[in-house]
Amino acid sequence: MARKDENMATIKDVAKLAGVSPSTVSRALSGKVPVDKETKRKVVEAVKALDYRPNVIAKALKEGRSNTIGLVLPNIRNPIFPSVARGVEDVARQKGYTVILCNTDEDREIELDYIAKLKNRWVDGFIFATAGKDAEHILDLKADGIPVVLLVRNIEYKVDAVVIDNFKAAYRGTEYLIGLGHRKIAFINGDPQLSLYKERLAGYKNALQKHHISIDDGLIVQNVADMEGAYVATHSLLDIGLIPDAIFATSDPKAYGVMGALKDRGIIIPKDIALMGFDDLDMSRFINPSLTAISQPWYDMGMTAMDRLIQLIENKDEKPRVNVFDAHIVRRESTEGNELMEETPFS
Amino acid sequence: MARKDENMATIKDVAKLAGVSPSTVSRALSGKVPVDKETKRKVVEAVKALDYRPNVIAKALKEGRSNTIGLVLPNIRNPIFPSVARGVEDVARQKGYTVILCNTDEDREIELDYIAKLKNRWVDGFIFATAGKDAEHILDLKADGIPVVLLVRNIEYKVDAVVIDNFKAAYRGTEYLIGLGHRKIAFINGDPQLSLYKERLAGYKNALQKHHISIDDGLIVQNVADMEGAYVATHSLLDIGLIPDAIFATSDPKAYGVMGALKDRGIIIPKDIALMGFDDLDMSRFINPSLTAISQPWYDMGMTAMDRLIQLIENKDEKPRVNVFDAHIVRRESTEGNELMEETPFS
DNA sequence: CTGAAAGCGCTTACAG
DNA sequence: CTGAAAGCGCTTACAG
Repeated sequence: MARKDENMATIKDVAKLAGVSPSTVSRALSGKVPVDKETKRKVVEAVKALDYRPNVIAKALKEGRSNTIGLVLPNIRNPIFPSVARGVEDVARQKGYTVILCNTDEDREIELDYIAKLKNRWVDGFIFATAGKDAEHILDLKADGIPVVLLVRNIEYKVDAVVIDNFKAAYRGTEYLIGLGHRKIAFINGDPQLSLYKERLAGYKNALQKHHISIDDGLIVQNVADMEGAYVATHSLLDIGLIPDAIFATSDPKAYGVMGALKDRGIIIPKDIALMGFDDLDMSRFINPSLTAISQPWYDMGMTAMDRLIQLIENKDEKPRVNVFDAHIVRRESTEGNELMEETPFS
Repeated sequence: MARKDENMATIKDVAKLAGVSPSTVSRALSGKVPVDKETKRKVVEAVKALDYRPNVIAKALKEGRSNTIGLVLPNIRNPIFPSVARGVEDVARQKGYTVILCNTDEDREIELDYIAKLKNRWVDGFIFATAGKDAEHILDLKADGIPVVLLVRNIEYKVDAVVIDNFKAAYRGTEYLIGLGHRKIAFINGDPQLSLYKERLAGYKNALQKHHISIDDGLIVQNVADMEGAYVATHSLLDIGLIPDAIFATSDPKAYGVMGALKDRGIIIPKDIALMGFDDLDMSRFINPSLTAISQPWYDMGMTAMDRLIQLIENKDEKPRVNVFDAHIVRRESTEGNELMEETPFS
């Protein structure tokens, strides 16, 4: 109760000072109901004098909604998620929503904890960037009538989603490497249970087949989680004597891990092995060599997901819709070499 | 009201099913008051049958606290902040708190918006990683009796804080570069209004003076915000013919931007110019050349800040305390070269 | 246009 | 150990 004693004015205090009833204060402030001009003036004045701010907790309890949404992310340390979060946040703030950001570390228990808590506090809806496998809990939420939008990762059920076509993106990336003359293309994949990695792997394989290149399972490394994992995986690959002429990593951080391992061995990118990432993080253009990568419009995807969630919150009976964004290849030195460096030596 | 109709059981429903009063349900669930064993069993059973979950909004309104804290970050895209946030979150979750993450983009208006909103919803306290200048609004919060802890960035007033000694860290970093034989050391600094950058600059200057190296203001670039800014700043520096023999960037992202610019010009790190960062992000060990940097224990600092905030929430009369963590130098190729590469060429 | 009353879903003195 | 009542700070039919 401590807080209350400390100069937190309530609607009653305002009413008293303005000489009207609490109901009138509420109405004057809501703007949704006609209120006498002079009455309103007095209320506004009292609000100022007392620095009154409506208690949003009480409002939420009464109204059954909180203007707050939950954004559930699998790993806030992967820089794509902060970018996505910014898109979500910017739209949210502009529309009067607050975002509770939940980082699950890919841990199912943590995710369920957050859901239990937020569902109880009447978050008005959820955005999940953690779907892709075992998504029963998400379907349950939706069945309970809680608005849900999936972001980045999709599931094959009927839930709103904002994604890219991962099959097509990986297909094109692989085809691009083939076009550069590469034939032994290693593929550093993520958790194959996540549909997004399933799709990327399928795109990779399909491109090889299309170009009559046989698929070498030894060149496909599954279940690599991050930079660190890719570093280890690349060393393992080279240890057993598998030397690809190109490596396609399914995220930029994984590509950085690959770079670290290749550097350890004095392997030059792209002269000895070409490297391609997936994400196009900000720093990928600055590193040496700069990294070729599939680029996804993270920020826009975040904005779109939030826009969509607001639609669902305000009009629950919308039909599910999957919004597919376009990904494209950003070509840089890690696949094409750096003429610049050869042409303008430092003097 | 929609949500309420949809199978959200209330404490009344549980009471009815268990054949007791709502008060008893509340007490049985709280565990803080003795309740008959058999009564408790019936309540627990009813809770299960109805999948009852207490409405935390109602609880918060009644109790005047929400078990929620606000974590205000200046820029979620700088990877140090996700690391810090993880530390905060992990402690919070373990202690039963929820974290509302607020990203301000260094924008004062956004920050004030968040504070107004969260203060009203009775966030139990705040952690700010945005202090360092114009911190009146933070002092106001504290004056209102709301627990506040500062993180990473400090102000010179009497507020709890978790930081490193920036003067000492920059001093040591500079001294390390001097020890390698460098004399023309450029310093890429952040916003000089932030005390943290003031301190780092002072540390740099102090180290030069100590070693009888004159300070060249042309080598000090102020107000560089990020990777992009450092890229531009480095090009400018070289354009006007100032060629340092080492560059000390006050963040790793800034160091990446410097790397990008040096690469453009064919300048080799560290042969032509040595480079040192500040942060030691995960990827700094994998890039080429790997980056020497000041390392700060981000995660631990986040944990400590949250621990401290909980103390303040639960016992408001604590005296302010500033917790200073230790930073150290991680030496890598960008200052010391890569013997490994020369010794084990790819074959 | 405005006031008095009821109620959102809890918790906790107050009695027993 | 347990129930009935009051109250947290709002909003909104219900009257006027």
